[in-house]
Amino acid sequence: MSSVERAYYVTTPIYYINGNPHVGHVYTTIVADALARTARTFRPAFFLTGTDEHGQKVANAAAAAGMSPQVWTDELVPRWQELFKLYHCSYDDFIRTTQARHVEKVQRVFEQLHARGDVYLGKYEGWYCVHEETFWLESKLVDGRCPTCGREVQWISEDDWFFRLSAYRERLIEHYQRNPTWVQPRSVYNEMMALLRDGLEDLSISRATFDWGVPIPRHGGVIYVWLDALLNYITAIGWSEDDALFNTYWPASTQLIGKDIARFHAIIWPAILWALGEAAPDLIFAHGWITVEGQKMSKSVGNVADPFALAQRFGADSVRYFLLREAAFGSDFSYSEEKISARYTSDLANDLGNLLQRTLAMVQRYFGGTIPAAPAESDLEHRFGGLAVKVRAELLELRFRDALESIWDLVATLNRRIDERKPWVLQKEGRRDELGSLLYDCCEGLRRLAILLHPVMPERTAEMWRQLGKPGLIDEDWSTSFAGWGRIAAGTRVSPGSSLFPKIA
RNA sequence: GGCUCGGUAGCUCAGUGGUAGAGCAGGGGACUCAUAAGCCCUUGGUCGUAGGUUCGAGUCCUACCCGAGCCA
Repeated sequence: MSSVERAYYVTTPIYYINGNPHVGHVYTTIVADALARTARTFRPAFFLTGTDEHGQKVANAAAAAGMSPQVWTDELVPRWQELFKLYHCSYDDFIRTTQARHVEKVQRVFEQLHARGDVYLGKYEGWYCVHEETFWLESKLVDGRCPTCGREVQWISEDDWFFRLSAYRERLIEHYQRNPTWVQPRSVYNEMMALLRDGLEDLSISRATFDWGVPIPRHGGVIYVWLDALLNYITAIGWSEDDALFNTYWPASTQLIGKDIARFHAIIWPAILWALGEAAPDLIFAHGWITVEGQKMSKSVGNVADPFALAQRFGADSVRYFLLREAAFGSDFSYSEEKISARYTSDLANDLGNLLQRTLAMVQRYFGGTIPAAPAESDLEHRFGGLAVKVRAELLELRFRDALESIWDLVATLNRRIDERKPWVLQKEGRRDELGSLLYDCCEGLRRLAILLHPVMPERTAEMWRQLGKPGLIDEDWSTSFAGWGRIAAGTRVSPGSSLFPKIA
């Protein structure tokens, strides 16, 4: 666990605000938060999220509400920020594409690409779906409508600027071949490779029919919302402006996306970066969908889970735990309140919450509330000494389920140990040393659990920490936290409190 | 139509050539520090189907079926 590793930079997609946030948005943001919190335990880390506010869809929604687009987005953005706050997402920056710091750099990108010859003026004619912000070939339309959303399409004929995407095909293929894990999961990598093999067309990057976007310098029209949006990942960290900051964090360590936007991030995005003379990110990771009873969440079906209500019922940290524990990250998973409830009861209330409570109750009853002396040595040190290294690796590889299973091995071991050693018998027989050693080991184990679980459940582990008598800092460098068994001091006064995860009726 | 990923115990999944596994749920038991929690024991699978390769296949090959997705 050296501290010489490069700084860590994690991004979520910026969220398109044409409505209220749902569970899928908070899911991605929670994942990014867990990664950022893990990375911060041993190196500088930067966690970026934000909102994508340009485009005709937003302009239309604002008009329908009788507001200007800027006023409309200004009113919506706080709902997203509120939600992320509710779920304890510790982003370092929240970028909005309408902010001047972003807009001016997007224009600079355009001019730079133009000067370099990667952007040229051409004519675009074709069908366009406003809702999907996408051009369609006539052959792809279904009954004359958008094949994705089924809405009417418009015929557009305009002079557009194009990005010479096709010129980057060879380099992209080579990049994919040399970095076979840079796009994950594998199925998305394969799909991107198939697209590259089929060939690339240049990309229209301007729009002339509406004006809610970044104005193209010295010409009419606005920049295509997708180019505008992708650039947030570098404009937020001072591209072309603050080289020290930019070079510290770029290229990004992990860029999280939904699999629907893989093409933009895994093909267009690296090409744009290369055209700017910048490196492609280390990892693009596309996560799966959260489905309800196997069906995609959708407003029309009426099965959209409200993340505010979920936090209300189970607690934000419990929902975080569930989302990270339930499925392998990257694959779809079926969500239901019954499943959250089952995880909550069995893993959080019965295993973890009860372990803390029974341990502290015995420290209270048998030792007057102060942690007894540590044993000369503990077999637990041998068995769990390497757990932090393992868990960190699993977390940073986005194997959240594996990481939580590894951590639960310690939870189960402590529960088993209490039953096997029978502290109530030790007390009755006056075997105080054995009793003290046992309870000490449980407290030390709980200290470690609080630290290891902190990236996943920042608020509940802080409460654990308080009840354990705050034995140091919960979020300090793990190389310090896990340096040897026994970092919790004998004599520490515990503060048993209410149940960490009370049973939910 | 082409391609990708998946189809293993009721549920969620692990298992990438060598005697079928885990957690949860279900059943039984001993205990009491604890949120009637925890602990111990336990029921349960012809590994989607049919062929093939191999001394030996959940694991490799072929075809097909089902589900999800990408491209046309």
